[in-house]
Amino acid sequence: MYKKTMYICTMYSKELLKGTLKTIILKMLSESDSMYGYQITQKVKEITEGKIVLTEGALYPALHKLEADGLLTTKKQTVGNRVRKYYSLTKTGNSDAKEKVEELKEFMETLKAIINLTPQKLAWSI
Amino acid sequence: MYKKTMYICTMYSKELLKGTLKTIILKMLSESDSMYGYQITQKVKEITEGKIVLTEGALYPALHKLEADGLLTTKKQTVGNRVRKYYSLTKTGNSDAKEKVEELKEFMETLKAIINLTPQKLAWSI
DNA sequence: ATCTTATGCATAAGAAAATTATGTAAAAAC
DNA sequence: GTTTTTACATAATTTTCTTATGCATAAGAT
Repeated sequence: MYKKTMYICTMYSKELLKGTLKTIILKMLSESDSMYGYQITQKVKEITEGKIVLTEGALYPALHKLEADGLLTTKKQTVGNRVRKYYSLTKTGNSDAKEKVEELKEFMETLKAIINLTPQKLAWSI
Repeated sequence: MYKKTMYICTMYSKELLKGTLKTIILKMLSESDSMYGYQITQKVKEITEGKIVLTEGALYPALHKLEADGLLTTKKQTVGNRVRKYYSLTKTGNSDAKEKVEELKEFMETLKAIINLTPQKLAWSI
């Protein structure tokens, strides 16, 4: 019998995270030579002070997809008696990463236009 | 025979929009007495300069869900020969709207921590 | 010593939330 | 009079995640 520790405890309704996972992965990898899956979850958790916690069930399939799409390459490395799978960006992956991050920035700017809406601003057009 | 005009043309990969729809709806309604579905799509398009375009297939089910959950109430109004369905926030809906918007703001702040990451910052912990 | 937690990968079942497509119908614009 | 816009709605499908399951080694606690 085995026990699995809980790994979900973001302070946000997780819905918001949807659609941002791949961008997060690509950004993380674009700031490092290479990282392995578990390491990515830990770094993201650390950087966001525990506010964003990637789940394995989402992370690994996403990594596999990105690799299949040619954005990532892998290198296996044995540490002690265990195998780590290091991911790094391909050339395509690198430019895609920049694109996706830019897109996310712009999207966040656009969202602000709605979030910072006041009745006055809305009234102009009603 | 009828023809349906295309209504999808956001400048963003639509993925990013996922999870933000309800928050957007609630925010729009919190800045207005009441709005009807089509009006919401038009206002959002206008405010975001065409960058965010809500689709009917997503909007209406979301509105129905929010109503079923007690966040919205509806009033039907006949204009000419057609019926408009005006939505407005309930008391619960109002506080929920504030909550969701706050959550989105905080989430965006957290995302920034990742997006603005530099190799130096990441290196601290690698 | 042994039990638990942490590390490290992976995949499958199910849910949630969207896209896409379809449908109706009146009003306005051309 | 034909097309576009306004205005609703729902169903089929896809995408993307959560949740659960599974295996296995290493480290830390008791």
